[in-house]
Amino acid sequence: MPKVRVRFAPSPTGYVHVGNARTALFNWLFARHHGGAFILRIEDTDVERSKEEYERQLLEDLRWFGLDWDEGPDKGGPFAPYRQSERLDLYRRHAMQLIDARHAYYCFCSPEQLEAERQAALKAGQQPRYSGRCRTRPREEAARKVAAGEPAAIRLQVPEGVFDWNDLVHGPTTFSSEVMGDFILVRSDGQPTYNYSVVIDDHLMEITHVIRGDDHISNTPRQLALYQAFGWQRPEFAHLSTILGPDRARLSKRHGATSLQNFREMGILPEALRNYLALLGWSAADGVTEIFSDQELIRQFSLERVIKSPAVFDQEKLNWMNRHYLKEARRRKLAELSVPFLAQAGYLEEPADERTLGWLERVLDAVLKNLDTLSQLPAAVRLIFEYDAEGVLRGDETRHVAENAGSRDVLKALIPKLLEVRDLNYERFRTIAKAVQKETGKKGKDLFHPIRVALTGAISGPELEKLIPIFEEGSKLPLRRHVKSVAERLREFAAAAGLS
RNA sequence: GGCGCUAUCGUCUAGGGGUUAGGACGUCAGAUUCUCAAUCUGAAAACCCGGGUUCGAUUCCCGGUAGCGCUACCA
Repeated sequence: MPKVRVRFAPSPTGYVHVGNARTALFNWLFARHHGGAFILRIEDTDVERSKEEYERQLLEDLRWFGLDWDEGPDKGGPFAPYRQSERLDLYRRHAMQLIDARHAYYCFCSPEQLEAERQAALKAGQQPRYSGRCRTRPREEAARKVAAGEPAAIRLQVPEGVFDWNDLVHGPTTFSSEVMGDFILVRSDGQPTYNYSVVIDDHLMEITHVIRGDDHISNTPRQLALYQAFGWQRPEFAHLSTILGPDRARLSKRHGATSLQNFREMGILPEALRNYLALLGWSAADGVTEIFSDQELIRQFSLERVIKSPAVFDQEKLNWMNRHYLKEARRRKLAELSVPFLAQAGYLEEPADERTLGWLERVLDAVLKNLDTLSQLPAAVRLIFEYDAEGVLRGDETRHVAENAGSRDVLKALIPKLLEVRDLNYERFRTIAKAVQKETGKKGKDLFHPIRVALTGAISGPELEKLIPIFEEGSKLPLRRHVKSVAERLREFAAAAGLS
């Protein structure tokens, strides 16, 4: 069996949809599983849709996603170029070859004329397909018209019959030639159409397996007709199901985050997205395992276990997956990833220095389990950076806790003791808390809840054990937004609450 | 309209002629904690409908329905 060669062939639209990302991922997994090659090819023949700066963005998104390719526009390869816009000559040459072999012909029908015919057929309740009018025109006449500069498209003469293939996901699939008519290969402006260029490229690049979205199923017979006309061996085909939104319509921007860039900005980890997407349409042989390293994914991946039915994208489950990888990730790496989010909230300078990064690791350790995504970080650390004693006394929930008599007793006993301490740490805090417990008779909730409120301004949050060192260390750091120490907080609180 | 694809808990899925139809997310309840989470334990929750084939269909076949796709000088 020849070496496996697969490709991912996106249009550079500046937006990599998760559906496409999954297609890329499956191609990549398949290639890596078989020790084959994964090729990136840019389909930029649709001038309207393609912009040059989008290509850079596309490569960057794919790299962020964690895929690497063996051949592509940025790194070249034995079948270069990998940009369709640079392969125009190839398409033209092969089209001429087809014309010479009488498998294709020039068509001079105007788009208006064709559209009118199409509408008429539709109105009559008939299958709209090209009449084949130009098919019978003598070659000499056609050549003359072309030479005279008349605009002409090139159409494939599709033979009558049946086109079928054994889809690696869907099984045997059949289409009749009746549904397609003689379709266009090269537009009158010289640009190749998708169904044409894809065949030329896949053949010339020696692609062995075409793995793509199932919206291409209906295109496959056209491409088969082309392979047949050229007498080329065709690749295997595998069609992946569509990803839907919660309303079962094709997932689109109106459903929320759908592009790699969206997920990146949300603070979804690429490894989480990879793992989640791998599970959309594929499952492991044991039917149970869901958390996979890339190595395991590569080892276990097979097209036989890819499912045919469409899948609804579930942001909740992605969030769960992301939480898992957030907890798993190295703290240092997360600290670095967090900086942009915190800088944007106005808390930190970017880039952050070493000490700040070290401190951030502690912060992350305290708040991570409350996060779905990194974009939720600013809200989670709000109580670290923004302390406002007046606000505590104003807030409905906090005021209730801070102002009752029991709380005031606790805080009255606690604050002077705490303010005396140098280099406060949790040990010392704990000792003092015990003393206060003895003195006031309050314990557990009655003891700690008022302290929490006075210290953080919130009725819930991370463990005080973690917060106290964070406050103390943070207060010594030159951050854009100063973090108040325990002493600063308590002094402010005492003043605001009239406790001193 | 024509052609095609698809159909197991709300969602992602495993399974497959006889199963207590398995797992995960989410939901709910309990345990734990200074709180919220996290964690652990438990619960509720599914074979689209109608015909066949069969001793027996959720599974195989046919039809229907629904959703999606293609039907372009878009990709």
